[in-house]
Amino acid sequence: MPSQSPAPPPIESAAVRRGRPSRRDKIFAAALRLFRAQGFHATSLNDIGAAAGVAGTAVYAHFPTKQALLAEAIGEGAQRISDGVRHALAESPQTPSEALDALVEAYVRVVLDNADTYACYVLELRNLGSDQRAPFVRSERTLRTLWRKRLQAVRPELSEEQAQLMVQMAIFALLALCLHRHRLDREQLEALAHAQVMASLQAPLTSTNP
Amino acid sequence: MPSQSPAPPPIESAAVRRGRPSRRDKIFAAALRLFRAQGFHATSLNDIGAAAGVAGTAVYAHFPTKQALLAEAIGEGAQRISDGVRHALAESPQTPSEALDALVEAYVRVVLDNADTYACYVLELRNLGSDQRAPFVRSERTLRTLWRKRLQAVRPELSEEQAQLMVQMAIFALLALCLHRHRLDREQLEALAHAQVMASLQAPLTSTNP
DNA sequence: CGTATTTCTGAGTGCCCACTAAGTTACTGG
DNA sequence: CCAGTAACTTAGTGGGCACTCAGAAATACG
Repeated sequence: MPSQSPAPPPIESAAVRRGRPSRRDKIFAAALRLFRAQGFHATSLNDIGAAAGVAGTAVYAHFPTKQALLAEAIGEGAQRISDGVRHALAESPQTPSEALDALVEAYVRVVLDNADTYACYVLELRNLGSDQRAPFVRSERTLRTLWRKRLQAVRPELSEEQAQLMVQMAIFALLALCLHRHRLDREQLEALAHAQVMASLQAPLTSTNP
Repeated sequence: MPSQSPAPPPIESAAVRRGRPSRRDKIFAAALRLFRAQGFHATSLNDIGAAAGVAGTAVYAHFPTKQALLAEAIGEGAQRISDGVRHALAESPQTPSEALDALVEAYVRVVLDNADTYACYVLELRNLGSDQRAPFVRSERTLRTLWRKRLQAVRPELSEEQAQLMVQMAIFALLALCLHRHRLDREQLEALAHAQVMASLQAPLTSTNP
């Protein structure tokens, strides 16, 4: 095990020659698709290479390790979600309810635009070493806290634990869109997901609440 | 009790001696917990043995292969869900809305009672060979169809695809309860999950519907 | 107490994997 | 057209894995 933690970006820049859509992208896309479909450990480098039209070892011309592939995939997912949400935050809405709605709308759009990436981000994070995992875990917690704050602004009666759990359930509901095949067009999908998440977050807690 | 269709029970009966809570149960429980926490491929037989207090190879005195361990875990999950749902179906309710409510209530209770088992049932199914996977996939589809029928009985305006997707989202929302830690007591948990799932299934589809 | 059976152990065995090394092809710039 | 370099290939290498085997404990039973 090489364990190069404090090393500079190892290859990276050399592969991005003249802005051509290099084979690196093809390998990355193939890996992402396979990680989502089979899981990280069930996907070998030969699988990835074959799906990208090269030998398995050709991957090492672009990525130092298999984990680095996953790390980059997850990093891209985290980045896109962060960007999408930040964009939704920029246009400050009037009411708390509108703020929550804008957040959900942005989130749904990002998730649907990056289904494979998002599925890896949620399900395969545990396959990174704890050192590589840490920043993503932190950003994920930040994001969940943001959801929770906006939810509690709309519904002050919710305890922190209740709100937290409702957010997690909503986020996992969106995961279903990334894993299974469906025959709805994008417009319907977006509307349905948005409506269902909003409804779930507005669910009345009729029974025992302290 | 497991559902190996053409093969005779391989070991099984020898281990269940005099009704003692054998070490087999300890191994099975350890495996289930580790599969849920780390995933199937990231869990070695030595991990399982160590967690059960024996050497890794001792597992083979009770289970023929590692996959058989997973298959039994998934089979048990499928069985419990099936039982719970069938029980909810037995007491035929009056209105479609009550029928859906009873289904959700039963499902939530089973999921919370078998968190590890359910998480494996949903997430690790793909790690079985396609021959072993088939019956579970079929029973899962049957179950989802049941959900969908009851949902469509309450909301006839939904297309089959829409209802199917809403059910999948609801099922995945419940998965969140199995994977993350939470500090709510069982009563609150059950109420919150039930309320949120019901609300999500009743979400109005305001925008574009054909 | 002795024997048969079951359970467990520790030392293998072979396979598959991530990863390396060395040589070959493809491409670039001068 | 010819370096020089990046990309790719084939052939390894070491390690970890599921799984086997022979025998040692442990247990059941007469």
